[in-house]
Amino acid sequence: MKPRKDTPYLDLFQIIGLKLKKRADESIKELGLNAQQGKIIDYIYENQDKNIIQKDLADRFHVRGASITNMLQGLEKRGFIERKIPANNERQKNIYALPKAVELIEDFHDSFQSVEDEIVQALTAEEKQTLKEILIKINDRL
Amino acid sequence: MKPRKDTPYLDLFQIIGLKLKKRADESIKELGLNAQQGKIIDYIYENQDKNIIQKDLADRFHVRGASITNMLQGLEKRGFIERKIPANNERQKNIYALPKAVELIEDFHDSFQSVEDEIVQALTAEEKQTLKEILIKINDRL
DNA sequence: GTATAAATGTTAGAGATCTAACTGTCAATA
DNA sequence: TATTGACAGTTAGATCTCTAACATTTATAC
Repeated sequence: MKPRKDTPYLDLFQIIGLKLKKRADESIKELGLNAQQGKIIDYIYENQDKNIIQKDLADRFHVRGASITNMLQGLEKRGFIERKIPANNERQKNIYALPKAVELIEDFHDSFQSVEDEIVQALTAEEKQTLKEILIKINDRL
Repeated sequence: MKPRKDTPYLDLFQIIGLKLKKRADESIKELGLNAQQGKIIDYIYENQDKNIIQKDLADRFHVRGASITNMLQGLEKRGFIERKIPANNERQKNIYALPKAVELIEDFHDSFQSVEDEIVQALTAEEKQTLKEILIKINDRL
């Protein structure tokens, strides 16, 4: 058998990422949103006093500006958020969570927390700590 | 400041997964394919003596059967693979890599290997080993 | 042996993300 | 201050994945 080139880390990250996305989507589905929408609404709610603009969301969630435009237009049409052009810069739009979204924040947290627990449930305290350090190191250098 | 519920593992896995997907897509783009297509062609090439069917691909890559249908139709139209209905079961289709795909296998390996190296480059041998064990444990239980 | 259920794959339509081209606004500079 | 370039966001069109409904073939049960 010839020495096969192998990419276990790439494969594991991709598969785990897919599984987590499906779990998170599933656990939030009953609220009529997907996991990405929930994460974004949560982030908007937590940061709306900081005059966040769409570009901040694109950076935080590692998606393109066009995707944020599309996503926020949907959330705005459905009454979860509003966008206001600030007085000092007409290029930008500040994002705010509306009551319909704020109502759901606690449910989002519960859903995401349950997925988070699934990830680490089989790990010892030491393994959890080590994993977090390594993931942060990888993320920082990627 | 109230105690915020936090999901560092979920967030890190999602962000790292996204970054890796983009790196892999980028490193394979010049071949006219995306990372997922490269991974699938590689898997087909390595396993075509085992009579793999579309369902096997759906299971291995954690996507729906409909997505595999769509993906393989594209690869077949472009001459990378062929699908043959086996004599013993007319429901199924066996998948084979064509020369146009086989030519690219080594390039795929190089591309994926370079992303793989990026993931672990900042880790010690011990950290790499620990990480792999933990990822496998998480993946098995997810 | 026939009826029913399971397995495999396809199609149609929806949703999310991307790239590339574009508009409008602000900043830098010559 | 007029021009040029950078910045923020939008649009159009492409690609990928999904769900749901469907067709066909094979397996199971009565």
